[in-house]
Amino acid sequence: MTFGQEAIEKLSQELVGGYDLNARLLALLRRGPLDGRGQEAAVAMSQELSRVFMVSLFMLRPGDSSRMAAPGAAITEGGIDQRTPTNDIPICGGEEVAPTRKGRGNGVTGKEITASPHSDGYQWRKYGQKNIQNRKFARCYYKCMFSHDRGCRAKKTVQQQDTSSGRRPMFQVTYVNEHKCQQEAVLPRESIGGNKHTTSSGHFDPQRAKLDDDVMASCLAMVIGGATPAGLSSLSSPPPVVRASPSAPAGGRTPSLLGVSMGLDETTVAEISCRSPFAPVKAPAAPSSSSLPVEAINSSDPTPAGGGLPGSTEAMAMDEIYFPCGPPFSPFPAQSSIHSVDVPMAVARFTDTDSAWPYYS
DNA sequence: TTTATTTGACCGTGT
DNA sequence: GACACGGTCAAATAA
Repeated sequence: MTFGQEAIEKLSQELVGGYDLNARLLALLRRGPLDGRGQEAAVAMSQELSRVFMVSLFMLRPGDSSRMAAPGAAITEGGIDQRTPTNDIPICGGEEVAPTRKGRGNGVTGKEITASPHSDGYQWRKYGQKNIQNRKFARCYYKCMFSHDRGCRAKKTVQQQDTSSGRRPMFQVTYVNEHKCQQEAVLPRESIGGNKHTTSSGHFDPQRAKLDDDVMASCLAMVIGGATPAGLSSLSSPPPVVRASPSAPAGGRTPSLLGVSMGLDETTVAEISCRSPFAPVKAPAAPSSSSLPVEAINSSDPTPAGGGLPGSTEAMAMDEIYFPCGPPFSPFPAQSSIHSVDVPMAVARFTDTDSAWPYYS
């Protein structure tokens, strides 16, 4: 993928626009409690912000360079022109779910037909795959990521229905046992309203918003030109470091949230890494290394090469980053009542260690 | 070295 | 009791 000057300028325009939009949204939120019109405006801004991210991320995708020339053309109302999930996830499943022969069906808490079986807001670990009789595809078995740590017994099976003559195969997901791991507690459902600067009770948190604002400014500056944005000196966390070449953080497979949720090819995903306490963030492949301030990451060096602040061991205030994504990749169940905003969010959840990457289903 | 996925083997249940 | 089949385990493998 080659990035011409024109393409970079377009991307910069998008990102600058997004940054400006975020500043306006922040100002709006800082005024205090929002009335009806204020909420509408905030939601509209958030949606526009999501669109900006969507366009920017899409422009960074490799392949058709024409996207850079006309990124908007590739963006559909629901988000990025959706690839079939088959490009994003290991496909498994069958034509339809046959009634279980054995009496293990007890504990079934729900079933749903979905095009995005891996996006239900929970983290799952695959523990088995089985060819089912008279089924074209195998059935996949998942258990809650916290089945061991928290004794959560939640499981699910995913089976592709053989109505996949179309472009989007559908999957039947069967859930067994309720979650007891409190995953829902860490999922920022309030963020679906487009405002992640709020507490779990829905109140605006200025401190959190400030940090997010700074981080966004930092990321933007790094991507666009390496300049340190004004006010960044007060940033309590170091600026991000952009790696040009795709690589996974030390320690095994690195699940790619974007790869799963936005259809980004794993091999084309570069890594935007924030130094401790920020865990690495998967992001679309960066433009050529010559056009970006590429930093070598040296975990033993507490000072970022780009002049950032030493990594803090304090618990991070911002523990999530939200990526807009189209409905097929929404991590939230369709029946949820949280659809106050049209643009669903994929959520990358951070931990305070670089190595502990959550697998995001 | 760590961690998630794959996959063959094993187990439990229904017929 | 034998068999078939779905569900689960765990070693091997991959990243």
